[in-house]
Amino acid sequence: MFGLVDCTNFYASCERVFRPELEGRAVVVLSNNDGCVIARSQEAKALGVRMGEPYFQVRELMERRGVVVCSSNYELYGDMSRRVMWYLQQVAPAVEVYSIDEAFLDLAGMTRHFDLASWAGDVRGAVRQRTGIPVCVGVAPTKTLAKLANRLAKQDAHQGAGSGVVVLDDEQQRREALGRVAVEDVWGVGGRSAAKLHAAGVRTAAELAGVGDAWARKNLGGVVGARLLCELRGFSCAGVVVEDEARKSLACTRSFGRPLTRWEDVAGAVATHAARAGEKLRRQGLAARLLTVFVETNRFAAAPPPHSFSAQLTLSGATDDTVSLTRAALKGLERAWRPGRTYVKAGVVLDGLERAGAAAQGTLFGDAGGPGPARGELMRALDALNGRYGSGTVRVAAAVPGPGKAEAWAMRREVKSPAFTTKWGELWEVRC
DNA sequence: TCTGGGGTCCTAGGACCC
DNA sequence: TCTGGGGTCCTAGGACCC
Repeated sequence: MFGLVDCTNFYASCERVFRPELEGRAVVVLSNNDGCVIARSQEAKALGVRMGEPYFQVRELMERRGVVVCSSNYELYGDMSRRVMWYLQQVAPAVEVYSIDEAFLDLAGMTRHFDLASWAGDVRGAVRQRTGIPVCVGVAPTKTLAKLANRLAKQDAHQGAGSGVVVLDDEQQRREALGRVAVEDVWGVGGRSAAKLHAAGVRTAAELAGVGDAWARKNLGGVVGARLLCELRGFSCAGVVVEDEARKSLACTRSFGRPLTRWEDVAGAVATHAARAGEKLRRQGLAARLLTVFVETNRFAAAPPPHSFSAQLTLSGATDDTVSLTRAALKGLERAWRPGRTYVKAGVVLDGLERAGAAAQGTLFGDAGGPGPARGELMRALDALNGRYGSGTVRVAAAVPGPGKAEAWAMRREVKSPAFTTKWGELWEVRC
């Protein structure tokens, strides 16, 4: 059996933990650059604020209705997520941290020793008590069905019914559950597939489970569709993946605070992303063999259509060195760069990840041009300084704007809450 | 004026290799 | 007249997830 624990309205709930006056009020959290709505409290959902909606389109409505608006504060959400996941790891045999607010639990063998419904209820209560974050739990024989059970648990909770836990452990429960879920709400069915399914007259998860295998293979992405059907029918096709060793790629990408046309500005952003990517690698003990740089023009503009340009480079051996990564990134940018365009976004993506230092396969001519051991020391010093005095305190020169200039690429964040749990200067204050 | 960021998996064509 | 089979690397894009 699999469990799926999902935090309710996670970012909005995080904001509430340290600002209890927000309890009962409509709260939304915005994406970077205060661009889109990416999280909503139940009250905000009830007002009709949609997920992913551009902020500038709903700003007025929200001001009128007294909605509390927060810029995203990933430092806070990341730390709250770690607390939730840590607790789950204490109580479940194996945990897959599926996203910042969700985890799959491997409950194999537990059926014999526990009543899963009451066990899941206890977990739910404990997470709430220890972290302040509300969660729902779905339990079922496959991951896809556990997701579906979780959705039902949430649905019931919103209607003031149920315990926040749904367990599907026999055939009849499975059938009933499938009948209650619309096909577009099944995990793995996106907009495109939903349209095809509707056109074919398939409305519910139950009907989807009954379509022919050949049809699914043809219309739902080949083997992906076939697996989806299996899982809905109760045959597990995917296990719990415990740790991050399986990570295949890592990216740092950002929209600019405003559109950019000058090479120096975009290069500054790319160098900044490369440095952040290096930090992420070192924190996770990884090194990369491939680096991709991309830049994008405004995809919402009427013309011209092509909006993304990229270049991929093979690094000389796997590296986690910021200087090497930055050099490669700027070389990639030279290749991807089309002059005369207006860019709104840039990113650095690292692939071919391996454990740093493991095997350390060099090139034919050795790593004469590559960084030596002293550079490892330099990176450790860099990380230590930035950890202590704030990120960006020490940077490669390419990531620093010219003297007296501001970072042209800096993002907008007008209404950010404090880093309540990770910065001494921003801790909660208690007045007596 | 203003439209996120970080992932996974799959497909496909061209260049090049043996 | 007739033109193999099996790879890698690169670029690009589609579809899905949170």
